[in-house]
Amino acid sequence: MYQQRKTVLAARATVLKAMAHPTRLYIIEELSRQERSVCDLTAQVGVDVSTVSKHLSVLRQAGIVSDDKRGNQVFYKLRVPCIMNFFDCVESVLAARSQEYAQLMEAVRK
Amino acid sequence: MYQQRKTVLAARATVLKAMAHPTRLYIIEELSRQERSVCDLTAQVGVDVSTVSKHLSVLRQAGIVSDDKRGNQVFYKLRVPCIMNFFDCVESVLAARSQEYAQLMEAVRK
DNA sequence: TTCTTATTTGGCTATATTGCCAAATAAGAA
DNA sequence: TTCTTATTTGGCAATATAGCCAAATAAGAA
Repeated sequence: MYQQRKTVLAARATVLKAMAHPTRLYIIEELSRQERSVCDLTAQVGVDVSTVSKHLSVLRQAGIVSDDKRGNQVFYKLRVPCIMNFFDCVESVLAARSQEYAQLMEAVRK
Repeated sequence: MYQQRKTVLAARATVLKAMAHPTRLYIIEELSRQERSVCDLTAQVGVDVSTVSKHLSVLRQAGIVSDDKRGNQVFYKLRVPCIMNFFDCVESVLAARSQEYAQLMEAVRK
């Protein structure tokens, strides 16, 4: 594997890794509907505000969200809406997985 | 955030997390072209065969690849080709990110 | 100014991940 | 059978991640 190829793959992995957390997926979905302040998101998610802030920092550094300070609040919005298109495919992975699981369970019963 | 919602998001995160590694992205791309044995992939990737085997295990458990044992070799193939569609979007995230970086650098120079 | 609210950052612990080596397992070949 | 090849598994050390609390910072309000 050549060095240049490695760099590209590492960059892609960073974006995927930034998405790969339940709370961050929740935030992404929420921001796909409308921009939100850290405070709003914290109330919805139900973890410490410092944790939400750090999750937002991960998403911002990955280039997935952008922030906009207005008054003493910071509003975040989804920068790349195409991300939402991916979930259909992810669901098909999950469907294939659970189908396999169901078949396995049926085989075990016999 | 309700419990059921959490479960769905955690399942999605598992799939994304399984993708979120340079070597595994390489494997996914390679398998999108043709099925490959562990041995083939190891030669291409250039890490220990046990490491490749563990990466494949992560992808299999996530439902992204499936395996097929023939003789003393195990062939892996991509189970969900729609995954490849996502990379265009990931590239757009990276493009936005590096554009921002370029603009920042320009601003610093002034 | 002081007080309040919103957000970020530092520090800590617990947990998860990565990648190697060595060993175990499996399938053929000799 | 023994030898070779292919793959997986267990164990370990190094590193990364997640979440909390406390403290720092920033913007308004009183």
